[in-house]
Amino acid sequence: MKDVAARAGVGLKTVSRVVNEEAGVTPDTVARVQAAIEALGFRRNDSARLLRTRRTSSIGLVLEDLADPFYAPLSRAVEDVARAHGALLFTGSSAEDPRREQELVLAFCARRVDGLIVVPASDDHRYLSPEIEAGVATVFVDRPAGRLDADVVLTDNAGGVRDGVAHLIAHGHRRIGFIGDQPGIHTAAERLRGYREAMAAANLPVSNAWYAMGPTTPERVRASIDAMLSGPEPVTALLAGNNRVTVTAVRVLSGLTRPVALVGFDDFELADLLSPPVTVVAQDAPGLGRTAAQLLFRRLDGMASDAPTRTELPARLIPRGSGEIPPAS
Amino acid sequence: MKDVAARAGVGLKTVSRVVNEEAGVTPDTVARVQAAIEALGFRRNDSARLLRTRRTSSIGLVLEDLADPFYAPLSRAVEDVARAHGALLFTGSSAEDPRREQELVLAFCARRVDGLIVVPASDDHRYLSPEIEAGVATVFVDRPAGRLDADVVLTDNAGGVRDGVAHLIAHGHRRIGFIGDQPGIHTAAERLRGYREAMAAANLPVSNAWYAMGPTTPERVRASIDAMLSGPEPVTALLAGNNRVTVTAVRVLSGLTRPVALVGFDDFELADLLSPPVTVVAQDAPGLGRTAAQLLFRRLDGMASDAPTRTELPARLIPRGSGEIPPAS
DNA sequence: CCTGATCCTGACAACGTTGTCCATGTCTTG
DNA sequence: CAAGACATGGACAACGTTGTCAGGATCAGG
Repeated sequence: MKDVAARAGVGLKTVSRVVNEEAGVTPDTVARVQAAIEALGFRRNDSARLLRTRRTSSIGLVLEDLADPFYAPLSRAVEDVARAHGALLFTGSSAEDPRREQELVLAFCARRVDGLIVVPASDDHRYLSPEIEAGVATVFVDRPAGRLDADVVLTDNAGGVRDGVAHLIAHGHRRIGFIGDQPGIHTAAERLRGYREAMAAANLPVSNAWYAMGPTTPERVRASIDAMLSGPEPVTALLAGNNRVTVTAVRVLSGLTRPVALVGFDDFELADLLSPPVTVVAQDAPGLGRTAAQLLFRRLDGMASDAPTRTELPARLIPRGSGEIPPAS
Repeated sequence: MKDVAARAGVGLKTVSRVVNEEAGVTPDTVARVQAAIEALGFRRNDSARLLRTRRTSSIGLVLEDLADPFYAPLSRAVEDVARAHGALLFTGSSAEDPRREQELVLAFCARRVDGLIVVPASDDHRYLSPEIEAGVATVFVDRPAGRLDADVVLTDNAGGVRDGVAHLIAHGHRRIGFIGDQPGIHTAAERLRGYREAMAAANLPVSNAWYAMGPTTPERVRASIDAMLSGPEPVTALLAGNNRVTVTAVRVLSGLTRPVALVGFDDFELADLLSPPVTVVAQDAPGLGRTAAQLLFRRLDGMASDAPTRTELPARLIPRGSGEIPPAS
């Protein structure tokens, strides 16, 4: 910038003014400066600029896995909102590891992002308090923050599962299985709650053998399904607690001769082309991202100190067939 | 940092030393400084640090769409490599719009990222020359740079399609259709080339009605397929030029009574569970990302000035059944 | 021709770090 | 005990930008 000033024969500040398109510079001078900028291939150093202005125009997004088909559209929605507000996006995957989440969050804070959107992997976010007090707007999405009062945008997980289970009950099922993610994960616990509530609402007992929580590896899911289908009171229908469980469930069930009804949580591409087409409870992944990002920017634009809010987006049952299979007699 | 120094009763530089874990500070002093840091909730401002050191430890990734099932794993792979090198990742989607690509790239450069990984949306990257000369390592991935000699990591698109078409020919097909993306997109052009080459290698003529290039909207793809199947010389097999085309093709073909063989480009989840299971030519998306990122960091770690390289990763045919459907007589 | 208002422009400090260099104090060695 | 080596700490400038403020033209009105 110094070089540009020298070449254009003007002061440093005048160059700054031109670069920022501030008013109050003679067109003639502007032209001279522009020419110098062009000639020298000058590009403003935003790092320095942001050091001075104390706004980085960037936000950090921490989620579980950028490559997960559920989170990818969420990120994209966040990105779109960020772009509309002229902000760039740092992304990072926590891989469900609390330490990695914290590392990422703190690294983003050290870069002085204006705000954070976090899909929590840990259940204790008190480490974030100093940052939030220091002015980093923070919105949690998909799962609430642990031990911290902060904005959160969620799907109505329990409600979604209730609808799914009610759908199965409506088609005659009484022994319904639920296969969820690790019980420590908030969404997994909520979905289990929805399952219990729906069963209770229909006055159906729930055997301990009918629900299983744990890692969503194909092996574990397969084992859980096998167990549920082979016990003394085998289930006639399954509710798969998330997209990865659903995929494995579809695979396992397709290998059986006995038909088993299935409702999956989270929609997925081509679900309608499988046989039978897979009924799902769909979350609005882009909606979660968009809502969270919009809230974040509203915080940045002034409503910084209002009380934290909690937004819940509905889940939507999409009947396609696999939930309408009648119970095997 | 000033505050920390004051509270610990040491000089500014000593705090800096402690924060950076530099040698030459008494353990006693270190403890005092640590305590002050703790008490004040101090966190080093990386923006300032990086202004001084001229390394931002961050890289920028520009791709077409973060939410695309092909690019999501690619980003994740890039992220993993970046993390291993202690760098953070800026991401941005160009939405196939050259202007947006340029905006993102230049915004990243203004932030002084150490390096860039770009999936080109434009065919002219000369705007990047000054940046590259200024020291921004740049690797193009999935498609080569336009009018710029730079590192690039590609899939062997033509080879992959050749294998796919050969597979169809081996199963008796003679009239094979190809549905590709916009012809201006390098990968689309390469795949078309592979199609032509494979047909030529088998001494098969190619009718103009057998290949169609254009946007990958369901409407356009559907129309193209309809046309290919209804002309005077209807095709008996289709090669879908990318994942979105495949999805629509599966959908369209499943609605037909006449069986049509299909090979898709890009693998997708549950392809094996459709009926018939979908044969694909799979790209190694994580491999592309990993290779590009590793190359980028090798550039950053010294091999800055070596000649640009071109790496081509093989595509792999995964026969699942849909490619083995014999031609309808 | 003078005065004050208006408009441009540039000098300077500051943002929060780190690199350089020097001062001080302590230890080792002849 | 003197002198050099070494360990430790701090002052200062610099990174590249912007905010503040004051100085100098220019212009209109009296």
